[in-house]
Amino acid sequence: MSSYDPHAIERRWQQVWESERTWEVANPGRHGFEGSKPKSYVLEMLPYPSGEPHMGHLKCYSIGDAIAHFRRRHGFEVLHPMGYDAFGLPAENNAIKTGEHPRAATESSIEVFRRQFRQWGISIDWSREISSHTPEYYRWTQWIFLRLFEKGLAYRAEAPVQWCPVDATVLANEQVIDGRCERCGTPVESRKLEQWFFRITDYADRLLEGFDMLESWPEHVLTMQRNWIGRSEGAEVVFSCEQLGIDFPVFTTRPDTLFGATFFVLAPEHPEIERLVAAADAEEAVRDYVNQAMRESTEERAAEERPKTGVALGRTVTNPVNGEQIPMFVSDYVLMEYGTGAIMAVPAHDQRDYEFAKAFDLPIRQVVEPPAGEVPEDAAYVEHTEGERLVNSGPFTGMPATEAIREIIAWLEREGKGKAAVSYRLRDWLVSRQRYWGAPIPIVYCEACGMVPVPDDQLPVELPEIEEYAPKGRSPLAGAEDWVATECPNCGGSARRETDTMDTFVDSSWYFLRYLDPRNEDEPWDRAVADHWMPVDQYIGGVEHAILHLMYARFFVKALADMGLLGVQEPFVNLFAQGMITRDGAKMSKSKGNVVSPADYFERYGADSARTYICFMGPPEKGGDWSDEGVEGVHRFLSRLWRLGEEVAERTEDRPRNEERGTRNELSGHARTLLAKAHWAIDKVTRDFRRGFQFNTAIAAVMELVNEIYRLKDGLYGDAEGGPCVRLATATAASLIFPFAPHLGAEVYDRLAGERVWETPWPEADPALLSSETITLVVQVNGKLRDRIEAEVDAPEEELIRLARGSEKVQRHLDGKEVVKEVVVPGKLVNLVVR
RNA sequence: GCCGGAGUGGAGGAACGGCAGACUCGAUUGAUUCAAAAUCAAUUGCCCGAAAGGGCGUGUGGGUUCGAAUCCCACCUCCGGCACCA
Repeated sequence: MSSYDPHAIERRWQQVWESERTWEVANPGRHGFEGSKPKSYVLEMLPYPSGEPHMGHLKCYSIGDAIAHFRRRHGFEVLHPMGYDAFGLPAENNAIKTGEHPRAATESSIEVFRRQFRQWGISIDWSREISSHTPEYYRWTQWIFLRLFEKGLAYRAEAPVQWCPVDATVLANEQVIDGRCERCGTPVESRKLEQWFFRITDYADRLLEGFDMLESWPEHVLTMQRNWIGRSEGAEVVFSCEQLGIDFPVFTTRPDTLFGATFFVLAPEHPEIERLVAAADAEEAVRDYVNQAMRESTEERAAEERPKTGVALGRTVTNPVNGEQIPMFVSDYVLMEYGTGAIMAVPAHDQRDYEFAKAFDLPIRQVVEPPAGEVPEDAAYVEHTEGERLVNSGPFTGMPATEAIREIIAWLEREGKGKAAVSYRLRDWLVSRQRYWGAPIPIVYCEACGMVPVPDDQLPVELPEIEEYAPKGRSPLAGAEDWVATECPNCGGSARRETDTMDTFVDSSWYFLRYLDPRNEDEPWDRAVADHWMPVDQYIGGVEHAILHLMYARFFVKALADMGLLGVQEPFVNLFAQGMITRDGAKMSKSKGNVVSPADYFERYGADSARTYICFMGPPEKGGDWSDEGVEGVHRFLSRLWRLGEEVAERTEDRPRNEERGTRNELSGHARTLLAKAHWAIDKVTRDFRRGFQFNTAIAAVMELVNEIYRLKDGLYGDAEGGPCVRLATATAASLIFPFAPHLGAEVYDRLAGERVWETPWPEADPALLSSETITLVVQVNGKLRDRIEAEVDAPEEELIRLARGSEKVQRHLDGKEVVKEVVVPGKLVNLVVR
């Protein structure tokens, strides 16, 4: 007997799909798509092409493909495209090391990805393939940049930025992990530079409100985004330094503690420090302190358990609520990036202020009293609970704290000394990079006209060819003199190009829109086409993008919608975040030497086995440890199904015909048992898909079905009604495994049913076969299982109790005791409570 | 510190108020084979027992319930995110 040959089978079906362009879908109103089917946009996060695909890619695309197949067979027109996020640092660092052009390295990697995706049999509409490094694509990235620029959402500003000394580039806040560069691990430094920003903070509230428009996002992703945005409500209160005539607004979430402010602290970067200490006694000491703070790395400054340091400025400000003069300090525990870079310090009710007050021997004045009157020793009282009342707070003394917050804000507003305010942790998105391998920022600087956007009809601003990729504190593009020197689009005078490129997150913030209309040369997408396909119905990707990519893409979509370019407010209504694949319990990495690549397994077992295994390992949203034995087990199962298909094709004559489907209920014995199992599996797999893609249990159900067929088949082959049942059950197993193992599913289904499984509707479970005439009645005594009894499905309660009491095993436990209660769960269980 | 998530056999996991351990791996045994691989069949939570059967079992302690892995409270451990954010 021949054996399961995945390579031959997979090649064969891949050729069919390739030559018939099975997975391509047309846009409405163009080439004959009538729009009769509802649409479904199934999208996996696009890969960053570096080297070859890894297990995380396999998992992501296996999950997405299963969903795409499931939806197609439910009558949806499924858009399932693929592309490459091709700009970025790894290709450029490789270029610096080897001299190989980043384009060459990237494109050869894309070739590997493309080939493997085909070998995996992922059902992709290849006619829509895109890559972010092509001028055809980044032309529109630049075009969107210009639209944001026009709306004031892209701006240039000098700002303290996080600088990676090794990569010699600026990093976004999001790319700094524990004070270190996300890519190379070097401690990040603070520098002041002119940089480009996107004004994402304008959208902070809408990014929060947008959560309500989503259907299904993992709770932890929403929480992470919410925390990242970090919205705090409170008040802005103005403290004045009358001596010098400077106003210092501060942000506080606790205006109820204003009477407890006993000193005032500025961040070392605060722009007014110079003026405050000029020619004063403290000048030297303050300058030393500020310089040292600036030199220290972000990591050092944020170190835990760091004692509070600072220097008195020798100046005071006035507390607006009580007119007190309170001393000013500079300290590095105040951050310039949050709030106003200045704080009112309330040591009695803020732990940091408390520590500072202790270190500098400053007064600590309690102004809020807990309901029980207990205040912690050696710490600030920071609770914020019901029943708190104000003390030592002038006219507000005795007022409940929650009410005091409102009243004090109202008072401040009346007096013109403050107002209700909201502050965010979120900062504007720093998008410029002093690197080569990215989309050039389409701006020129003209001596006469200043900053001038490149006109749309001159896009794309193509990336020039250069010799030296290594950044030296400025963009490598600055070395391309011929390219930098240009003409001002405005006045025709001499001008110089912006030499920074865009963060790659910009490229990936809109790619899902370009898939919709990838060959459009007049605009990034046709609005009507976008209206048809958007939003993405199901997005799939790793949790590592839970904050950055998803938030940036949401911001883009909202901004584009505001410009009238899109009709949706949220790009991804459903998100599935897959867990990470590990090996021997650890993240796979070259340095650990525990990397296994999908390609190794296709050699040995074929794509179907690897894909099915990765979906079977455990719930897909959780991580999983890759096990060679595990793949083998799944491979055994698929082989078993294939052999079954061969045997059934030979030993049964008929294809399951439609008329047989009407006769199921007259079936009896094993034939009915088998068919019932098939319908149980249909029901189970379908429910598991709907219940958050519980693929592990769905695949287990198909395994159970196959096991049942093996158990019963030999007794049914000779039988006039049994044979077709075996055939039908086996074809059903093939049909149900198809979303995970598409080649094998197609092969076995074709062999048994003579049809293309992807063209047949998803099977429906027959309710008549899901229920049976008898049930297994579980009998408990005092909640403990004592017996199982076969009973009629519709037996009345009294009958069930009679059966339960009649059981010999049950009797033994009732002996000499009194039954005080009988609990009956119809169709399931009887519990006898005895004493 | 704050915010999430999770603790179940030798392993991955299933069940998510009603039969704990589906399915898979691993292990053991048998059939087949000259032999091995592959395949097929059987056993496999722990303890007592020859068996029938019984007892104990879902991180720990308590609670709710006729009944709890599942719900509630407290605690322990692990994983992830954020963290001097005023």
